[in-house]
Amino acid sequence: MPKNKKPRGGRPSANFEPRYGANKTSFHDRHNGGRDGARDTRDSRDARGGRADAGERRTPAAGYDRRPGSRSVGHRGYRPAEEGAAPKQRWSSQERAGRDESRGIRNRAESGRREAPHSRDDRPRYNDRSSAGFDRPRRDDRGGQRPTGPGTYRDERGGQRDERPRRDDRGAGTQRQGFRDGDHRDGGRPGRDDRRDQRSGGFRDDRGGQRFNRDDRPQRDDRGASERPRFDRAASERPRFDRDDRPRRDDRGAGPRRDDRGGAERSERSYDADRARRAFDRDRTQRSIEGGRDERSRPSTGGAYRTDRPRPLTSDTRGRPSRNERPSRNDWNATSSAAPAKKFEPTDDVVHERLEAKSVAAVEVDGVTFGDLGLGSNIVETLAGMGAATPFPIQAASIPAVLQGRDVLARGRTGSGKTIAFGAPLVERVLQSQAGKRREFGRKPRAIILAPTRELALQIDGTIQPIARSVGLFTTQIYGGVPQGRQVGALKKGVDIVIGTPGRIEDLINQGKLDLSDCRIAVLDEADHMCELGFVEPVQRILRHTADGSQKLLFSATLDREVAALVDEFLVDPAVYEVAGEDQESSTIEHRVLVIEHRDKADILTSLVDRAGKTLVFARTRAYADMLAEQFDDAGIPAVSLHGDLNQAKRTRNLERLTSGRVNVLVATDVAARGIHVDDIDLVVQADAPDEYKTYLHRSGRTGRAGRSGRVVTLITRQRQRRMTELLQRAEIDAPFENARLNDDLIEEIAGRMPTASDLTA
DNA sequence: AAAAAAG
Repeated sequence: MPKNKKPRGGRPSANFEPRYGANKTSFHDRHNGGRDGARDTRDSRDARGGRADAGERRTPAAGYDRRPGSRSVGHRGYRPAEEGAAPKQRWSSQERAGRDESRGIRNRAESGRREAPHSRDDRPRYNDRSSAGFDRPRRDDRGGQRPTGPGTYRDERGGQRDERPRRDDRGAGTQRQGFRDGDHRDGGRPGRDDRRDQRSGGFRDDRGGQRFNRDDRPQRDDRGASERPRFDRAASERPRFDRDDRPRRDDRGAGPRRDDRGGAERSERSYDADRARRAFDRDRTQRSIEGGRDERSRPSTGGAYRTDRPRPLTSDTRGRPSRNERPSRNDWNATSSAAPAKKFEPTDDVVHERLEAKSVAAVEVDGVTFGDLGLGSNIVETLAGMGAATPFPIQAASIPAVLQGRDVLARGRTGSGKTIAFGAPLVERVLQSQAGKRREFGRKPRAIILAPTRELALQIDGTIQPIARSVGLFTTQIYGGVPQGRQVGALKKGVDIVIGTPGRIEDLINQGKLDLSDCRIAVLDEADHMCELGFVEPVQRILRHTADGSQKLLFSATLDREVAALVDEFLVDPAVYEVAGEDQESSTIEHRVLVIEHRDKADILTSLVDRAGKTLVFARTRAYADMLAEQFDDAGIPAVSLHGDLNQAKRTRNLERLTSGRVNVLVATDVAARGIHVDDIDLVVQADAPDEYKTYLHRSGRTGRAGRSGRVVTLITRQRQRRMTELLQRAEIDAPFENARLNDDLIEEIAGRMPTASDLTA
């Protein structure tokens, strides 16, 4: 659907699949052949880890001279299919050789379509069409996957049978072991394979990330209660250097101080909020009128009609970023916390109008344990095994509310423990809801978790699955880009918690293969993102399939009124939480903006990523991401890319290459902006500045984890300065703008090849 | 512009 952006054969993996029209459209073939060839260069290089043959393969034309089938149908030199016979056999042996390779296993996940019979028939032709050497690597991918298919199924059944009885044994304390255990036995369990693959690299780090969050903890503890931008600004008491002066926050963290602020702040904030809100309303009203709509006139409780809100709301936000985005952030805080603000709510649709937001400070949850919050001992022990010994603020706040069955909105910045905040109580709820019941074969899922990207879905499952397993519940991942067979198989056997992305989930619902009618809990991670244009509608449709009155949990680091549409339609008297003191000064991220000449950009980028640590580069488009990765590679800096033009196997693989350290540079689109956890990224480079402050916050949140220092560099041209300034304001980030030229020491310093200014002063 | 579904 919208996924296909390319004129033809737009699927991400199209270049690795036989052309359906191979014998029909010569133009098509030539066209794609060329383009894919370029991409393939990267891939095959990836596969072999060397650049040497990339050059050869880059000129597939060489192969055309000798290979009979290499010409497409319309070509004079085209020869029909029979000639594929010989190559086919030869290829098969290649395939046999290749499929034993372990990397074949890794790619099993995406093998589905390639296993289709007609695909096989096409293969020889396909092979011949391109130069032989060029194609082989892909073959291996494919070949490697095929044989695992049946085996997978067997494993799946076997594993499942094994699994069930054993679950009971897996009591407290053995979480780790049980997990690892399950890992192996469980290979065929849907998603398990994928996860195991991931686990070899990428997604272990994600759980590790959780552990790191633990390390983070002290910092958050240090933070005082709800700090408002306004307060911070006014607080000249806090000199700038205080930013690094963590301990100081200790002092002010404790009760009295916070309470003081609570009082004083509140009124101030409300006032701010009202102003902001009114501005917001004004804008929106205007817009509605402009748009010929009169939604504003609807009463605030107007439920059903609200569904079409997201569109105007979103476009409004986009249309007037500078007016709306920042205010909306404030609003979120403000509305939620300020009852007195009511008099300023003339009309209707303030999202959090009837919500009482609670700002949770770490000090409030000191000494509280997960057990205190109402989680069962198995879950508590599992969490401990994952490194989550005691709850983070956002967890302490939301877990009891979730267990009470309330709808919850929660905002906590990246790495603040949101996944466990909804995951652990969700598991507990599901467990309680079926207490005493037998886990039936083919039971319907009881809970669903939606994420905006596949990687994030995988990652969430990586956190939740061990928790679920510890109490004998099953999770499965439902996302696109991989054959659906295994996912459907899992659903047939019965899973308790579904984690996935909207597209495939809706697809399976429509196919009648996923029944959410018994789904009592629905979670939206990155909820604000899921409410953006193009996302929100599938999400709404999916949520409507869940059980009546199902509990809804909305989480995001940048939760704001963009979720209004969903809140209005789906949430009932939600509890709203945020974590206190999440401002730049409590962050370990250093932000800088380099103002450069456009002609220097490429070289500066190369210079920036030519460094020891892991670097994540964000590009605006897929093509540019690819280009940059190749550019870095050509410069001798191993780099891979991550974006939606890659098939899922490559997405996974390339991400894994970064996490495993096989490369130090990953160039990604915003697919990696949210939720992707890789340890040790100490530099985020924004080759293209983001358009939205939220994007900035999420991208930069990929670094500075674990209390380590992280650095974010954004490259802009002079023309962009103003926009960038505004964006940073909205993000509430202070960053120096520095002019930089190609061989400036500045770049050396940022890349870490020179001591930084702070190093010198230290 | 990106993301999210294709036997």
